[in-house]
Amino acid sequence: MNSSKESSQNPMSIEHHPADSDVNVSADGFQIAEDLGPGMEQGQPPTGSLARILPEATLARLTQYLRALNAMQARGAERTSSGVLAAEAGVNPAILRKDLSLLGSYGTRGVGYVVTELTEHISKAMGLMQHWRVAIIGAGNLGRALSGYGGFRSRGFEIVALLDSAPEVIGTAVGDLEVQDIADLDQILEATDANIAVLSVPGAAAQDLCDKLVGRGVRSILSFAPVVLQVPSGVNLRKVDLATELQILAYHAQNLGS
Amino acid sequence: MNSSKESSQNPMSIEHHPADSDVNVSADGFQIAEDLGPGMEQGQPPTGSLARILPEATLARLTQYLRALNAMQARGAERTSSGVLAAEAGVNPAILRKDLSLLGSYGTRGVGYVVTELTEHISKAMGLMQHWRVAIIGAGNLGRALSGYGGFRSRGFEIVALLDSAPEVIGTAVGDLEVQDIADLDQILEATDANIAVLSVPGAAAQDLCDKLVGRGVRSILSFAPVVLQVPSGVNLRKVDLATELQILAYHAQNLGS
DNA sequence: GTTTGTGAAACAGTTCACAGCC
DNA sequence: GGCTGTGAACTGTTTCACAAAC
Repeated sequence: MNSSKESSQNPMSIEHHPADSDVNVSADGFQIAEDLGPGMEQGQPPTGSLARILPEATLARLTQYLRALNAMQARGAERTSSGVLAAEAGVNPAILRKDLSLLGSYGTRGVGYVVTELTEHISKAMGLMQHWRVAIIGAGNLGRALSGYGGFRSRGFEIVALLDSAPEVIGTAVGDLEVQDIADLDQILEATDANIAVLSVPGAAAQDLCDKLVGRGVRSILSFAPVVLQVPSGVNLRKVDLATELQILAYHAQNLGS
Repeated sequence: MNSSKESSQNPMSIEHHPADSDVNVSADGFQIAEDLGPGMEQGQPPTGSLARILPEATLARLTQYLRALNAMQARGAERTSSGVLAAEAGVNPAILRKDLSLLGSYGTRGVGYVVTELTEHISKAMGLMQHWRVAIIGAGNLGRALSGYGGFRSRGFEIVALLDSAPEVIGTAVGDLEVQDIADLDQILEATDANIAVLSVPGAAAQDLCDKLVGRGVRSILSFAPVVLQVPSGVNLRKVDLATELQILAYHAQNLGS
């Protein structure tokens, strides 16, 4: 049991890539450009700075813990335990403790965790204490929806620009942003100092724009384009593909559901 | 590599209430309702029917292979090899061969794979040869965008209904669909015989709607609501949460990027 | 008594490397 | 010679179970 109460966020929508040609298949999956570089050794010296390397699986769960903690805070809970938090996040208590122990020892044996403290430690570990400036490339349905997505703003992610190449879209207002010309990418990135880019453009245009972004110094990109993008070492790329999700669901439906 | 993930809310912000904007929220990450049920044994008898159990990670990659194969077919390639296909899909050739070998032996040593054949085998294994009827619950920005997403239609997924509860939205046209009243869920599900539901509603309404859907026999649900949903055994649930993706990106940006 | 933090065990997924076949 | 299919090694992840701390 548990409930979920939580606040809601804003709407957003998905876009559709007219794409050029294809039929499209899609896929998703996710992947981090894990290239530390061809020649770099991958063992991180223990000395690192403060940043500890967190397993990918742990990162995904940490975001869930944050959400659950938020819900708890919203309903006034001050403390929680691995059992309660795990149930709310839908995971096993042991893995939750192991995940948290990777961040440090912030719990009290026999008692549990203080909600606010834990929230802060996780946020800090995940880099959410800083302000991220996001540029959305592509003002199609998805781009527009994302730009109005409250969940981003309320979380340290500020949408600083919304770009497109279509003349009929440039200059139009979307929420409190005005769609700007992608031809001015350079100046816009410089003026806004965006450090994350969201690519919501047709697959055919994605690689080219991705290259431009990387060339302008953007090192973190979240792509919705249904294509595999090549990025050089040191650039973080994540992909989200809706069609993939439906396909995987179809597989399970075929096998276990009916 | 996946388990479940999902997103959280903002660490530092307090929550506000859902405004009126209807539907949706988002976030991504994904998860399979791995609940085979508290009391069910999870080991699938090897006898299964035709369906072989494919690892979750393999499923995610298969969708990528399908996409790459599609692109190849579009440009006229008749044959391919694990090396080429893997490069195009962005994976290691060995894992690609291992993935494909789980479906059967459809390649020819010294030669490679026939594009059309491989496409068909993968599609069949993933359940994409049948026609899926999808009902979208929540006609907010996300719901509307999804209903127009060409990638679904072109792949065996037909959107058969778009529902909402807001009076001002019911009856309006979205593409070639008309938004219907969620109060008529029963009749609509029966009339359309939808076998997959997409939940693009606010988090607060998600669990309730999810229960209703399950009660009406829907066994496969793709949720965009930023909450952990509880579903009974035998129901497939996948979650997509955008905020999660940005948060994970922020972590990597903080550590390796800049 | 309760709950954390964590080694050790179990499990899962990926890469290597090569035998077998074309 | 080239490429698939796959056992074996490896790497990563989850679960178990319990000692330490309150």
